[in-house]
Amino acid sequence: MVLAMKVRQLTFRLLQVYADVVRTGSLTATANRLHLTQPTVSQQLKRLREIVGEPIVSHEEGRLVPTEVGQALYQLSQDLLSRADVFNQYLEEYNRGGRGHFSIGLVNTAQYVLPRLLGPFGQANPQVDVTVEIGNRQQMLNRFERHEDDIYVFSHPPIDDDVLAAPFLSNPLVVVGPQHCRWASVEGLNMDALKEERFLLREPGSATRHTFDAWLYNAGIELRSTQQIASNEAIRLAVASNMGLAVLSRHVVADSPNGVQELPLQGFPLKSRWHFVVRRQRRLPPAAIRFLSYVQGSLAQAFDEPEGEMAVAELLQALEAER
Amino acid sequence: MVLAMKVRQLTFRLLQVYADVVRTGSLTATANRLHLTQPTVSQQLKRLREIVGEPIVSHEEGRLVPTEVGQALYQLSQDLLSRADVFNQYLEEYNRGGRGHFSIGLVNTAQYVLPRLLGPFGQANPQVDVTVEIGNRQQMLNRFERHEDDIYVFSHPPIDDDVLAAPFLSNPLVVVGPQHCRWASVEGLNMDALKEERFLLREPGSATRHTFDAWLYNAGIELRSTQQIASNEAIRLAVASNMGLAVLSRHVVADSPNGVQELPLQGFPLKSRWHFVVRRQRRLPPAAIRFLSYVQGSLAQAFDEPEGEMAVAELLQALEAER
DNA sequence: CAGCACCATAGAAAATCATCTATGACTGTA
DNA sequence: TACAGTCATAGATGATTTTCTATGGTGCTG
Repeated sequence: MVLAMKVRQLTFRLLQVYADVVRTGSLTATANRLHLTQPTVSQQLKRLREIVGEPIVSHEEGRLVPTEVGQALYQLSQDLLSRADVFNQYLEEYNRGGRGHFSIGLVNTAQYVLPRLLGPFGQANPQVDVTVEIGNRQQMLNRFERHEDDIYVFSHPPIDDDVLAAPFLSNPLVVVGPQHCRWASVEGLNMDALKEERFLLREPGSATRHTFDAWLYNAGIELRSTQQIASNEAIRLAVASNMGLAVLSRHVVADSPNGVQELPLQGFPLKSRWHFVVRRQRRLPPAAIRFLSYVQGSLAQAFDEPEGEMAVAELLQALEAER
Repeated sequence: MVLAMKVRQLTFRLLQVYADVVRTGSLTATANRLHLTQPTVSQQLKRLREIVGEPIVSHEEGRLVPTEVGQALYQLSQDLLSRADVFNQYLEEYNRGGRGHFSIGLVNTAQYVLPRLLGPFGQANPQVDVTVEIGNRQQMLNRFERHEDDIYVFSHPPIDDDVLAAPFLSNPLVVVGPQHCRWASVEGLNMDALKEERFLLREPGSATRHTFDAWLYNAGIELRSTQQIASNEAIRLAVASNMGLAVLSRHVVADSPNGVQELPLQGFPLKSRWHFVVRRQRRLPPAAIRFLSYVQGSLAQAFDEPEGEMAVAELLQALEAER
């Protein structure tokens, strides 16, 4: 005995037809139901019998009844078809974006804001699994170069034809000092006055540092004393402990300004905006699309940034067009 | 969105190939393993992707890695293939006769003997499900006409070109009387002496009755007093209760002769034999074949009937040839 | 940068499939 | 027995599949 059944030739179509024949007990009925002719069904059945290598139905009093093997085959058919169907449902849900996975790469500072979008999105889409990568600007650029994530958030998107960027949220950089800082109440405070202060700065790879550096350069100012700390949070604590002043995203201090306050420095806040950044060429997982759509529909309400909605809508359109 | 996946076109072959690709992570490797060329595999994969409607693999550092959808598809493949495999194993077992069902129709008297074959067979083949039908000769003939069972046991098989019959066991008919019957010790006892006795007879449809009637007819004897009882067991009890004599298969009284004894009537026992009867044209379930094979191998030992083995062997050969 | 290992695509031929129409065979009922 | 309903078979046809060879692109690796 070789192989009992020629599995390789087995088609789901055949199983579908067979299952219906068993259910109706009639070739003609199945033919009608499936919009085929009776001989077609007859032939399909014959072929299935050949594949199985055994008779699968027999005529009993004008009805087609599955043989013993036929019964087992019917069960198999039901089983396989329903499993295929489950997969199908998964696929549909996946395509709808309600299920699946995507990854988003955040520049450090953005982690103070994105949870406010990712959180509700995750609530609404519990089957979606989001990987959040966090790093400073340089690290994110590296990941971006290697196409490691689906979406990135930068305040200064890399420039490339392949890049689509949607500025969705303003990211004002402010100068902060300790709670009872003497500068807090100075009118018309300017940088010259602060030149002697020690500034706690993020590392050079970070966007905040980069923006501040650029501003200093333009203003022709050189700081006397600086200290480098690679974490917004650590910087905030250090400021609160009177170790110096710092330039931080207002979002970093907005939620819980314990121990620090924004200083009314002229020219500040420095304006910058976060962008959603994706590659044109990359086909985003439907879940990522769904996230962006979600964001697009909630920015105005959540952050009062209607222009952000516009930008994200444009990005989505561009992605759509890219397909 | 129409249908997520074109299920109808899905083939097990495609799933087999795909599963192997995922396992090896290489088209070339799969091509070799499945004795195909690399472009073939490549194309199959492409087709599968079209059926699913989503990319299913992606290149990662020189390896083919399933995408998220691909992973789900791989699981599906494994699942479906292994289920098909289980069915395959069932099929093989079914073909081997170690699993499945058959029905056997027994003439009443044979029920005293067949358990001695069916019992051990059932022990050895617990997955085989046997339906035993029992009736008198006429009832069994009706079933036989309607092709209702796979195997029959008759002492006088119906004659037909379509019929294959193997005499497998002698069925001696003996005259029995009550335990302390006065005829028991009579030398050279003959029928004339018993003419005045009442005879308890099976109903006309039965084979035992038929055989005895024929013998009486040949011997030119007419019985004075008879009573008809449609059950061997009831007849035996009646005989034990001194209600008369009877002709029964020796097998009926052999096991537990409580209350009755065989009478040494000249010309007795009448010789007859049970036959396995099958129709040439009917394809027996493998389990039925296996039963006959089993019988063929155990008659000599169980009943000391080596000729029966021969006859059954011939029947099996004839069936084989019929295919 | 030449070579190698791998994958994708094109092109082609043979096999198989999915269907249809037409027709024959069987079965049970009027 | 004739009719109606149901299934099987034959023959035909276009679509799809399977599979090959040849060839081109890409990305490591020495």
